[in-house]
Amino acid sequence: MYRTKTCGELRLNNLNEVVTLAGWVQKNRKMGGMIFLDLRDRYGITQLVFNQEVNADLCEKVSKIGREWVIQVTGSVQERFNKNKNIPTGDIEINVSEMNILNASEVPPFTIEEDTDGGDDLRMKYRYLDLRRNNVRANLELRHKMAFETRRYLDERNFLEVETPVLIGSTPEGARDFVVPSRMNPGEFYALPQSPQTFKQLLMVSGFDRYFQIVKCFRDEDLRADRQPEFTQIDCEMSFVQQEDILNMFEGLAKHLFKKIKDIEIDDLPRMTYDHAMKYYGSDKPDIRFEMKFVELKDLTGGKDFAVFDSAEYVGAICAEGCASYTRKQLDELTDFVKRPQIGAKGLVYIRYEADGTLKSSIDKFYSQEDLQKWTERCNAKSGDLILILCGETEKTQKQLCELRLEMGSRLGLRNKDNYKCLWVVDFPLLEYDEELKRYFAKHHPFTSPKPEDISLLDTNPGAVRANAYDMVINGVEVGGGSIRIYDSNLQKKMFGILGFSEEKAQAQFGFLMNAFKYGAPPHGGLAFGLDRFVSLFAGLDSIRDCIAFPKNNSGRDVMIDAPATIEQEQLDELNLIVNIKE
RNA sequence: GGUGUGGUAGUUCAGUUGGUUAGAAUACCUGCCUGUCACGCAGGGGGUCGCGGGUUCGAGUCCCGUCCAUACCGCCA
Repeated sequence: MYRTKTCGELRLNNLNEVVTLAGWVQKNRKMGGMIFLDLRDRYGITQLVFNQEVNADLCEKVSKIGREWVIQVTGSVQERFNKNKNIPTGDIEINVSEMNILNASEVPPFTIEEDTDGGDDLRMKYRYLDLRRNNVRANLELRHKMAFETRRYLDERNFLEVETPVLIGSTPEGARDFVVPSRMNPGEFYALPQSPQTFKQLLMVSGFDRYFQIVKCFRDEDLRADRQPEFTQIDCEMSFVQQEDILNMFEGLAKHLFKKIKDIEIDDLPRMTYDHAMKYYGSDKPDIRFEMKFVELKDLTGGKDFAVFDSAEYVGAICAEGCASYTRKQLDELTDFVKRPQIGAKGLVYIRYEADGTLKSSIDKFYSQEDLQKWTERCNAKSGDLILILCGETEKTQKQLCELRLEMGSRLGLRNKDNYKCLWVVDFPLLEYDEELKRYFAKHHPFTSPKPEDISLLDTNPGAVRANAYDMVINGVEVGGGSIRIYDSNLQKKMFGILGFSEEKAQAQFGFLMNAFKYGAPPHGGLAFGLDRFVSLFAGLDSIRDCIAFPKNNSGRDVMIDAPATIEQEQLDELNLIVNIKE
């Protein structure tokens, strides 16, 4: 047996026990005739003590040991002279009588500490060392617990975890597919699933009733802090349900996770329509930890010769409480913020509601105090507040105002990571019109069902049709989403038609699904949570990379194993592939 | 594909108006130290200033190109 105890469990009540520990050397403190050595494993750190007077040979051996060597020690548990209140094992130490060096270690390229001196780059290259650090390991432990509690919750409710294939066929809709050449079928390719969507629907046709799977999904798109090319979904589907049943079931899962993992009781999730979210927050994933809702001012701004507002389709404001004291410099910063190309506003208009009740704005030339008074009333502003106004084309401006709102929320400290506010956004539009390609695309996916009362609009005004689709949003992060599916093969056929699929193409791509629907498909629906996002939200992380054991970098590379990489000509030949890199 | 930021010691960073031998902290090595726990003290080694080109008497510093990293936009049903 390599060890009888871990490095995290010994306490005063173990006094005088003879124990064997194994682990990594965190630090070696030589005090002349004494050596203190911190031994680390997954569970904690235990101090080892060696005394020259007791065993000089051992001390000689220990003095040569460096950071991250793997050793095994046997000794007795003793109470410390000087206790360390910072660690759980700080009351005791091991008086070592025997030591084995199990493996030496080179000096690691960065320190294995919570506040490491290593940058992201280096830590990713040596991820196996990075994972030794407490905080990174804690993130993976959290991930495990969340996956485990998810399985427990769903299992208790009769959900079956069923594995679906990873080598499937490519589909043109949605994100770009990762493809895998088939050796046995020259010139043909598998695709990796962007989600197990069609398979889980087929499982419903098969009568599985309640399915889930914690499953890797793949999308070949550019990465972000919250987007990896391979990511994990908690994928779920249920039969004989309506939207409310699904919302309640998975609201329950969210509550279960908050309670079990963070011991937080969260309120019932409010439901907000997509239209409402866009109108008041400019986003389909509003951060409702703070109000600062949009106020439309267009009808109050006209006829005063201010061409910028007069020519704008939309004039919208937010009211930042207590910010009337913002300096010129701060206002300039905000103006620069909204004018950044990523946001793209032309400018920013402000009104300060001064302490004496007067209104000071950047457009005093055009508007009287009475005019501005009407605006501030509509904004529910009080003295000391600052009103920020953007204008332009409606959708664009709402998006810009959304960014400004989030920025102000951050500046005002209203986006505390430990404050969780969840909601459902419902009634998404079914379709989105692509101006360039002059056709409709499914906003969610092509299997999403329209709201029954909107079905008649499919022929007359497809863009106005609302879907039985919903997203769960926590603190402005879309953690999950789903829909009630189409289960009628004729309606599905019609949907493909609207999406511009020819009969043949629909048959070729999704014939199996439409055929299946002919054999008694139950009404069904489901959703999928992004596990990575959920975990990073719980851990308060800015990037999902920190809760993934071996993530890809910004260019989709694994810098540790150096993938992707070229392959041997032999391999290419076997796969009937010719590489043709364009200039 | 685009925009911003960054690339200097093992590591994290500083480096002024272009000017002497490129610094600090930490890590590492050596010695001292019997109660440390961010141990302490003394000493030491360690640099292709991402790469290529240009301007200049002189470039870490200025210019052009390029590569890499990163955040965001496009993209992500």
